Amino acid sequence: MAANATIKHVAREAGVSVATVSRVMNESSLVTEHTRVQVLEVATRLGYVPHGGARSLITNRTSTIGVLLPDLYGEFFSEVIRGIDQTARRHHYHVLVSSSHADQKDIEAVLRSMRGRVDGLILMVPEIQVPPAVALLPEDFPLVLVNCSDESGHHDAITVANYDGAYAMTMHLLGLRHRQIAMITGTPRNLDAAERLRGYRAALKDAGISPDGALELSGDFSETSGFHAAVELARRPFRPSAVFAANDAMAIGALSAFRDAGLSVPNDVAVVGFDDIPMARFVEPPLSSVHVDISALGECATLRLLQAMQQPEVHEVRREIMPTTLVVRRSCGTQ
Amino acid sequence: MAANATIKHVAREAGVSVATVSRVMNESSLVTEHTRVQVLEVATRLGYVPHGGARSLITNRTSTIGVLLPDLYGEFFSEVIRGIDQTARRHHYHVLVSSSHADQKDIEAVLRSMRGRVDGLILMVPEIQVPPAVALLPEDFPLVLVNCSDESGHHDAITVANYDGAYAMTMHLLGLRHRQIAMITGTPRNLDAAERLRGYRAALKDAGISPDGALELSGDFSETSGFHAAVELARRPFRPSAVFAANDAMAIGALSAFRDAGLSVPNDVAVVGFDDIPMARFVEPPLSSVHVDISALGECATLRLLQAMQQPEVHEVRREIMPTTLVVRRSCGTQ
DNA sequence: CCCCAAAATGTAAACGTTTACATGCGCTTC
DNA sequence: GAAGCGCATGTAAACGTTTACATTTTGGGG
Repeated sequence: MAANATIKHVAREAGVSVATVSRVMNESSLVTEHTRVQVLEVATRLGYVPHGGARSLITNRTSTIGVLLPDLYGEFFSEVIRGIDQTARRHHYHVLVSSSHADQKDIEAVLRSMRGRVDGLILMVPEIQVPPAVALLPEDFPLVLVNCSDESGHHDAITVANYDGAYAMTMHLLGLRHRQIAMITGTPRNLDAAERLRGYRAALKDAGISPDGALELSGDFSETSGFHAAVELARRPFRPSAVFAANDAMAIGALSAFRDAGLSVPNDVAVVGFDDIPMARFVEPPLSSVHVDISALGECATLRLLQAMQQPEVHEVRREIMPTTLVVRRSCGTQ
Repeated sequence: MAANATIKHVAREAGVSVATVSRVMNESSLVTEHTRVQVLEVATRLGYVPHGGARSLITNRTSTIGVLLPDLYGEFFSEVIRGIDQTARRHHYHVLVSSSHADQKDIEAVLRSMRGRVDGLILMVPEIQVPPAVALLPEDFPLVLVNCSDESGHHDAITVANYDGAYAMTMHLLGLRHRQIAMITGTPRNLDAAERLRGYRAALKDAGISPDGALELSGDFSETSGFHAAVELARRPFRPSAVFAANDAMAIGALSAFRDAGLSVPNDVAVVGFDDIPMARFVEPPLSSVHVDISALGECATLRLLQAMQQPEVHEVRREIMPTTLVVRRSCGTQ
């Protein structure tokens, strides 16, 4: 268990009342400097640490924010947590995480068990639709959705500019005279995947190129799925001249497959990715990608949540979009 | 704030006493099936969720484990959290995380603020020495150290078999007739880095090769540092025939640098890494590495902590070591 | 039909805080 | 020197649970 010494012990030992100890611990109001150091000395000596539960019981705040993360491997996860944690700590909040949810039932269970333990929630559920479980929360429960499509507009939301990024990247490829551009998509029900695909399609359409289902291969964001998709492409008699993978991991898998097939990137086929993970610049050839500032995403979400929690009257629900930037390296060649 | 309805509201509405509601919520003892469904119905209708703080106040347990993580980028982080979270959830525990600590003061502050909020702690501080802040914890506070050298043997600890893994990998290179083997080390004060270096040195020594300081280049686990170290090696008139990077990220940086220098891997120089991140098999050439099951590390740490918390009488302090396996791919060539 | 044990439920104290309010004390001010 | 005021501190209620113990209800055997 946590601490043994309670505020009463400290009070008795220091010869003051519990109220005074409480005041000292909260660095609040007027306490004589003399009493203050006295109490602090006793507190440290006894190893006193306030009981978070008791505190939250009376103040009605837990100083904790909950974070629900998808079952996602890779660097994305750690980066976003980093952003969240740093921001939360700066504002003296704790972070209760829960990752890897198999299904809706799972999410619901976690949501239930987190309520009563957190003051607000960051939900990272890159699903096409808002999980029904959200409806179980009280109307005014502070909540920020990350990378989740909320058509209702009822909740705060932050998303990456997936559409814009994919559009820009596709346009860049078109500018390099590519006309047969394949896309390796992400998991079907994943919002990021869907938006990136939409951006890709829109760019093709705007360039007057009619869509070709055969050029859209399904992947699942893993290196392996990118590899397999590229193997399949390499086999075709009429190969596309460029391949746009919905994330860098798949792009790197694709690079590997094309190399195995004896194809040169970017001469025989251009390859680009999305996310711009640190490794992107170190593969061969260095990978062109769409840069996303993931840790800023976490920070941004946390700041919005903090505002919703601390100044609900001033806070207004809105959707925010994190911009992306095009990073051109060698893997897509030059004109 | 969390929930609005309290146990009293539910009790009144259901026409029973708070004790009965409590019993129903805890799925405990004898309650008539009829009352049970009655109470549950009211609870759901009112959106009642027990107040975690109040509960922890009386039960003296928080059902939460704290996790302190280093300021670490990359996949390691997310994998270990995944292992921890999954295991904790399976045992109905929550996970309070805190990452990215700049220094000892920082760790101390986090430790303080976590006490009174968690029932036990997993400390991942890959430092050579146990952080002094640990001394502030009560003697019997459940604690598991991960990748932290605890010479005192006072605490539970789990470490990766860094020494063995590095020894085995170096031996493998020696078996391939390499005699000039360079190592790109990790951050100086990092325990993993130190142990891997030690394993490398021991293998050389056992092979009758005298140590050569010029073959030990310092890195910091980042792709970039591996790149720079390899650039420096490529420039030398007498190049080593093999390079052992203390992690895969640096190995991949090194691959990139050697390629830029016009050197062929593994023909001109062999390159190997450590960790076996998913990407290792997709770089060119596929990277030989020392495989570590990171998520198992998290699971293992959590299980030990849970035992220390739940059965302190049976639990005995000990050090555990996660084995590694050698994964040979093309980057180190063959005999 | 009564009695008793067992089962179901109720009562109330306790957990460790915070905080509104009460108290006491030392100063200033007349 | 009394009155009044402000500051430092103390007192006690309240927060939402759990649980030991008390009480009521149930059901079965005589």
